Amino acid sequence: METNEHNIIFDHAIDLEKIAVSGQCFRWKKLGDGCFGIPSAGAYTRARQINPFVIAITNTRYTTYWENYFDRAGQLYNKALSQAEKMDQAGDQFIKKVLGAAAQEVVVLNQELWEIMVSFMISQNNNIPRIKKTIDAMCEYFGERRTAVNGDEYTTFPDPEKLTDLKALRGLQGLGYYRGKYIATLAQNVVSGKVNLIKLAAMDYADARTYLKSIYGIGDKVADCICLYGLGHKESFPIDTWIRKVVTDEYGGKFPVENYAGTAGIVQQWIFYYIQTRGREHAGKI
DNA sequence: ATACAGGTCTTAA
DNA sequence: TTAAGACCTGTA
Repeated sequence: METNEHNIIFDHAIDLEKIAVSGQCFRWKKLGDGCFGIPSAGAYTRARQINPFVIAITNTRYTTYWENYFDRAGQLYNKALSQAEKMDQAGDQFIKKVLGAAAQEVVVLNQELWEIMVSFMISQNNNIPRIKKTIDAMCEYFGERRTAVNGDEYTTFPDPEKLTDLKALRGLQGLGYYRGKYIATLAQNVVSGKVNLIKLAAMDYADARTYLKSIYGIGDKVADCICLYGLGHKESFPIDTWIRKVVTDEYGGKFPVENYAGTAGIVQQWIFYYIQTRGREHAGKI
């Protein structure tokens, strides 16, 4: 069933297919015809690519929400690209390959803080297929089933109140005992007010990172992911096992974040997309 | 069977 | 401050 659509227009090229496999959104569903079903917290839209600068969404009631979700007004992409091109011209062979794959068509989405916190707690010491399966099971069991205006069925991401029961969480496919413990504890602390997400959202990157790391189950990597994907701190540069290998093999152990002032997280996302799709040989894998 | 996944915690030097 | 081990579990 087709309803009307709203176009979101970017000032730089983007690619929904690339965003979908860039490892930041675990709940996107490919629906065919280049169309994606996209839940976010309790909201939902379809999105499809019109041309490199334009996507169309079906949720025409909350266009402002979705324009922010896709970081439409983000001012850092052209800056990040020129910084990367400068490194390319200076002889950085790895970033040359990343740009050669047009990885700069990946944007860093602005996703819901609570959903990102739980999702990236689940991501630790885990693999992407299982992360997706576990999050889907979590939404199915603890979230709500809804029908979007265009007729699509989707599930909402469960509120903190729903995730306080460790015994119930233990029933989820592949969550694992220690991740379940982290989530139940965090959910309890959010409900009681001991962890304050409003305050967290108002902090700058350094303070947010410190606050997050004080939470049981959140270390350097997950804290940086939450900063980047859930709080919009584009200077955050999460270092996971894949990025670590790139940094070791291609950059002699230290990534030159100083050459990507304010944009390191965006470049990290481009690199991660590149590794996930065709660059694993550079990270020691096929 | 053993190793690995978008790591973090605990404990010990 | 850094280093080694343990840790839930599905997949290859």
